Amino acid sequence: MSSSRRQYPFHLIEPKWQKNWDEQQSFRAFNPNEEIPANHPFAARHKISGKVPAAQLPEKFYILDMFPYPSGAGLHVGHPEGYTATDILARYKRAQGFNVLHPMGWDSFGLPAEQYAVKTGQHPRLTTEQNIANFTRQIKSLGFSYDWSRELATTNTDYFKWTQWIFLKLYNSWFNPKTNKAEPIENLEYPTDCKTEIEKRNFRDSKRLAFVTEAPVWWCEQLGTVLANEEVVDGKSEVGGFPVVRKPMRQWMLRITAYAEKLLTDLDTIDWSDSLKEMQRNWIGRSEGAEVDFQIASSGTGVSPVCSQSESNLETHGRDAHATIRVFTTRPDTLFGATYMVLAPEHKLVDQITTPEQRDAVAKYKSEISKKSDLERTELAKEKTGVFTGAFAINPVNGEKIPIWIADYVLASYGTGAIMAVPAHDERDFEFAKKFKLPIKVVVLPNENKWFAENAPSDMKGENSVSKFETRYYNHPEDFRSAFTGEGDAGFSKNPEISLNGLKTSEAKKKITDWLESKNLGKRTINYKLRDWLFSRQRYWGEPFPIVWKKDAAGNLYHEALPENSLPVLPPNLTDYKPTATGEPPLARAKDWVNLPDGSVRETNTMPQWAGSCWYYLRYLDAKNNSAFVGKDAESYWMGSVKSLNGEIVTSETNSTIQQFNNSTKSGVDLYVGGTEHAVLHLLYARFWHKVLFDLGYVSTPEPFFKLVNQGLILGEDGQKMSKSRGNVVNPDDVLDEYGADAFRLYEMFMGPLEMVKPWNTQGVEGVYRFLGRVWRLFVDEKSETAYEQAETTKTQSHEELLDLILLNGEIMDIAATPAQLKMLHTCIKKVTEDLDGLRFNTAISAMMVFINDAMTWQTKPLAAMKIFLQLLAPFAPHLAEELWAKLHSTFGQISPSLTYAAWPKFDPALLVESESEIPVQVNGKLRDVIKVSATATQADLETVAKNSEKVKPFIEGKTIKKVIIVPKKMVNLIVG
RNA sequence: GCCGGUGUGGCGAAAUGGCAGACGCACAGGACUUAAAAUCCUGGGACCGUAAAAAGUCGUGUGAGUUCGAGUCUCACCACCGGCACCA
Repeated sequence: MSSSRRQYPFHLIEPKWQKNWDEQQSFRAFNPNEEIPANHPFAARHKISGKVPAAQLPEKFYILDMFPYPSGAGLHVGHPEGYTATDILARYKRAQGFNVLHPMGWDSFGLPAEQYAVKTGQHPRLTTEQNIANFTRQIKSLGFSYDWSRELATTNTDYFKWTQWIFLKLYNSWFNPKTNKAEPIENLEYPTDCKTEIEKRNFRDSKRLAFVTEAPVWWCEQLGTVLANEEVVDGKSEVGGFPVVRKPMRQWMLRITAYAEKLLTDLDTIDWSDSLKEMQRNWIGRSEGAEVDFQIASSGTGVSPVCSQSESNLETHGRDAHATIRVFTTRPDTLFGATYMVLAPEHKLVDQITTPEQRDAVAKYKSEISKKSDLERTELAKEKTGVFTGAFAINPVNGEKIPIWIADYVLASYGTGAIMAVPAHDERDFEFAKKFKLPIKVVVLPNENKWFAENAPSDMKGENSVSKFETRYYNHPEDFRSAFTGEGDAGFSKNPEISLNGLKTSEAKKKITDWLESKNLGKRTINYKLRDWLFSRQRYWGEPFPIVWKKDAAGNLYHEALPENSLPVLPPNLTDYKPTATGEPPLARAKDWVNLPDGSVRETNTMPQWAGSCWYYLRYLDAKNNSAFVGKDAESYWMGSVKSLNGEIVTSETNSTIQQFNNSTKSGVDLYVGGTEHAVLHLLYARFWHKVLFDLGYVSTPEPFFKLVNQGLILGEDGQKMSKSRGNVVNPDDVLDEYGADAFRLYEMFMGPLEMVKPWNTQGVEGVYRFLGRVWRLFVDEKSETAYEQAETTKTQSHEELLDLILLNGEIMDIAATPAQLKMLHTCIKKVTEDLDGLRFNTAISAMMVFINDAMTWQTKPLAAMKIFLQLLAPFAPHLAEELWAKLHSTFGQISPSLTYAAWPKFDPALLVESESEIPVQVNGKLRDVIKVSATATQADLETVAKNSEKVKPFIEGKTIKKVIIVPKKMVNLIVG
């Protein structure tokens, strides 16, 4: 407890109103056709009750927080930042007349509970439940207006039943490139050479959106599980920072790559920050280019087919696949400059093309590479390494024989795992060619001097002839500092059939690609950095897969989905949560669970934590539905696009970032607030699942989150990120004890713009706390407060009784406000309203402070003005506002008993008009005076008054006035010579 | 290296191209108090002035530019934060 005196009895007020809201179910959001009790304030506000269809409900507003992982450490001050912002808007939108959906739940599968279980044997569910209870207590103590009736946890069986159900939809779907969407697997057309049931099954399994593959994956020894690409950061696990290694394993994958293009282009239809969209764009990593086939020149090595239809969605270009290496390039215009090829060390043709003389060297290189961690492989400024295979390829445009190398700077997992090297026009190839003395052939010339000036060899300093530079660059490109990778004019690029010479890069790209396609040597291709999503984990505390494994007559293992009526698939009870001695996932310990009576065997992997968070925003819409993951009516009402506003709803046409976008595209969650750390994990995965569900007809919008805002990180008082080791962590419980929830909420919003990074400052909390104290003292009677304080020390009365001892300030009277008071009030209404629309909470709070500072000086406080002020304050400091509102109600009677549903005040522009205004007068742009003129003053009046100002005169006397600039109601500027 | 963001008092920050620093913190002085805390009032960009004022000059990371006028627009830099990074 603070040594200083409490500003106001928030310790009584806050629990009182939290209890009241809970009992009244004040923040229940009503679904279409759900019974709305006649005595609910929502019913009274909208004059509806009973079962109301969607068309007769008020317009919806779905405002969502990223649900937290309930960690053992409890809430940190960063959580309430986003939660407060959404809560303020939820309350504001409710007051405006929207049907507001504002839910909260728990992303409760997670590693810490499992690790605790491994260590202690305590079931992770128990740990999770304890943590949820603590988080619930903390979040409820902040007075957020969540509809708790929709609370969910991803670990609840009636939740993950539907996570498993969606997995079955993914499993039983494929992406049809012809319709460009996911379709049921039953619609799959089989190629003519798929005849037997086994062939068909293999083909089908290779097309599913959830599929099994044996591929190199990130294995984390310390965590005992594989991880997705997105969970690996700088060669370490994102959780814990443990090393990860590439390891081939049989794993479940989700075919997110099929949605790469949609995930990219649909970013244009949603209102997210540029930086976030850019992160997703970069992660998806689209590049346009061409695939080109290079024939292998060396003979004698039997090369087997590269493609089999079931594994690859690439088609052969119509040439003999037996003797070609396919490369991907974004610069087909530089094909004439390709002087060697490079394969990734893991490329499957490496062993087959390597000549006997080079076999040892290649084997040695490959083994060195395989031992390196990924961190070492991607080290910055690392020297290029590589080995010649002894084999050669034929450059298809000029027939030149070029050597084939292997090097780890070519990645097996991107493109075709092989490149044509054009050292003159690619920085990496340039470095490699210089190191291994490979030829560098210039085929693009820079068409401006700048590049030459920056990269020319030192002995050419002072030269200024472009042609000399060009000659030197062509003959000795290795003398230049770097490769020319920009766009320019093609040169030295012709064969008897085609010439690119003189063409701009973009034209040359098009011409050569057309030619390659016409000759069946290559084709246009788009590549993405995005990889399929590794979807299995070797863990206990996750959703089990609804999958069993069987053996066919030939002894081949294959997988099969369990029927929907077998859901949920519950995890078995274990006493030991470690992986088995043979490295199998912990679920494999439960032999009775794994082995089914019919001889089939359960999948023992579990889903990653991201699974549950991919669709929780849909479950909120209809959280108790037992027969569907979400009901149709609820889904289309809450996620549907905007409908025309009903008359009561006040929206600011200007400055509303929420309404910037075309209403026809506005759909899904209206506002989603959370941290930026989920930019390429949760937010990409959820969009992917949503698009699959959309394609399959289960949801009505292509995107889940229309507007998304990232709250900025809160740093410690020392300006460093908060951490235990620094000892600068601020515990929300302590802040609440000392200043109360309202002050805490207000401070988090007053610190600065929501999206900015900002340091915590406890004295700043004191500041807003004092402001709330001033509000309190403005409304209550000082003497009665003294009486209450004395009564409190005796501790014989209940909290409610104690609060009732405090009376309303006698200066508050039901009288008309003066014009000045009205102007003050309406300025405040306007500012708060517009700032809420623009999510500018900090300046909205300052506007209220300005109002209060002024109202403190009023002799009498007009009831109507004080009432409206409380409405403005309510979204920010709801407990205090409700308490004071109730006092107004008990004294004056005619006030609506429900502040939550009282209609948001409108400002009257007529009251803001100034009768007299102060106009700055400048001479040559410098401020010399401020003149007072009436609002009706003409421009000529303004000029006369300005010129006659005593302060202005010395600056214009004896000079000619060349020009007079008058901005009506703004300023006067006299230009003198 | 590439992409995105941010640079304004001692600090957090405000400013449709039009009086830079609203609001808050910290600080200083005063009132109340035996005293302190709390509260209330007053003052705070820098420089130069002055007994105190008033004038005046400079000032939004740096340098140019557009404009009657730039924190705001344009160009080129610098610094910090975040993301990506041998993706052909």
